[in-house]
Amino acid sequence: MGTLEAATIFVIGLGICNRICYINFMQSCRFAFAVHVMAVLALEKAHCCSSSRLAQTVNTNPVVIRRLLIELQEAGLISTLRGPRGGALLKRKPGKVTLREIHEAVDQGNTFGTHPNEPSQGCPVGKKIARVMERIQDRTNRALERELARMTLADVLRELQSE
Amino acid sequence: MGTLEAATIFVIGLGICNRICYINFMQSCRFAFAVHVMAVLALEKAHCCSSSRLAQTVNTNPVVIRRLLIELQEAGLISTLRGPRGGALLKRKPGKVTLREIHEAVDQGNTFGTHPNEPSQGCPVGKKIARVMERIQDRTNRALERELARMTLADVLRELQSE
DNA sequence: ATAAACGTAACCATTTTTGTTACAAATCAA
DNA sequence: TTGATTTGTAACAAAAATGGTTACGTTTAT
Repeated sequence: MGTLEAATIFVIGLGICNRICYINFMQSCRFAFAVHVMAVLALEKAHCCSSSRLAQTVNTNPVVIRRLLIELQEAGLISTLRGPRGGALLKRKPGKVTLREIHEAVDQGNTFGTHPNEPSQGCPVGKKIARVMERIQDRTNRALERELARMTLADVLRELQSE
Repeated sequence: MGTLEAATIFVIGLGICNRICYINFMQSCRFAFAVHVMAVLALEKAHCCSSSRLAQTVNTNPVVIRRLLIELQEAGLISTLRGPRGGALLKRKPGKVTLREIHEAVDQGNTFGTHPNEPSQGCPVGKKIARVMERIQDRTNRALERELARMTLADVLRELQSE
């Protein structure tokens, strides 16, 4: 009896433990996927690259890639072709694509979340905190964008080849 | 024998979980909650503020606040007192607390997530993309921290009063 | 005509996150 | 010392977010 309980707890403990190992990787990986995809397309140059091939190198499902491709397309970074020999193509030279553009294409870009429920309007802080946080958010979002704008896809390719 | 080992692993698992679970995650409102709480404590000055009162103005549960208070405490930003008339107290003047410190206390601060599954090691991009993304991550994280370090709790109070 | 590829909807499983209840430990005051 | 108050913490509920999967219609090159 005592042994059974111990075993049960152990399983729960392991479950939590597994989550810990994943926690560091479990934010949205859309930006990482997008940079990866754009880098592959840049190396392919004029050749179309299908969602299946992209999915293989990223190690995910083709539909996940296709969803990403739609957003990169809407941002004007790539174009896609249907039919046999179809796939995705870079629209600009790698030196003309900033990581900021890739980020904006696939990620909403807020650096932190805000109050899910309206704070107490009776408290002087609660009444006005939302507007203050909004201003902080604007500043941090812009800082992130500035830094991403300083890097291009060409820099990524250079680093990929230099190691 | 097997049971003993199981119990040991369980304890380790839980210990790790409690630390990481409370310190991680990105699109959460923990930073907004923490700034809110710190602003209320700053206005209260020498008066202890209980988790219940803080929970009311933030509009959440006292336990959510207490979990936050533990991290702010570990970061050296506040101290707490148990018992009647207990609660939380700011340890420094608002002008000496940067938003970067609050952010670091409560949020791990990764600006984006990375590949959840290992990319194909057969592809020149898949093989090296992780290290490249790591460097990009470092740069964007630092950019975020720099911007947050330029704002203090005193600035937040000023904005709260100026509107 | 056929096969290959995208576009898209629907759904599942897992993870993440806040919120909630409950209770032990600490502490103050009468 | 006793009782009330508050933190600290475990456990779990509920919902949201996310990636992954299957399926199928549409487009297009050969």
